[in-house]
Amino acid sequence: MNYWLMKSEPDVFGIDDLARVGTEPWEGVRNYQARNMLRDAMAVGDHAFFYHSNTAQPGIVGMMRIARAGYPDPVAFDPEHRYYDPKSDPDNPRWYRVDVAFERKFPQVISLSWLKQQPEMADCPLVKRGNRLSIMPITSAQWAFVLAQVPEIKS
DNA sequence: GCCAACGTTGGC
DNA sequence: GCCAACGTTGGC
Repeated sequence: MNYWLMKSEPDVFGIDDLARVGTEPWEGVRNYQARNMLRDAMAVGDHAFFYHSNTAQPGIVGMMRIARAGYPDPVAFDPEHRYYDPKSDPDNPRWYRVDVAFERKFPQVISLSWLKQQPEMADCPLVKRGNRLSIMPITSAQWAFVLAQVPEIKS
């Protein structure tokens, strides 16, 4: 069982959108490091934090589950699509996505500014300067530490 | 293979 | 809106 953190801009697709639809393809990732995790490492049943980026209060807003392991991202093949990439084709797909399923929205945002102050999170790429990775692994210790901040799940 | 230019990410 | 940091592109 692995743990992940996945970023999305709430203006584009936020935790409330995921709560509404239930399950959603996590598409449009166009970074090789993140692609490798989508394609090779993420497994059905893994858990992931949903992170809101590029917003007034960036931070972790909930959690989800990987509902389908990595498969080629079809929007890369669609010339009309925003995430079209002519260098990706069905015979040799360059980009991958997974499907994620909503699990819960946290009662409050676990903010980036707070996370940055926690020694337990010091090794997480999220809090490192200049980090732009949109998908990253979370250790089981970090996962438990963050979840311990959510009152409803304590006990 | 180097590296400058460029585009993007994402916090602030 | 600004801009630092970073990844990618393409000329050489």
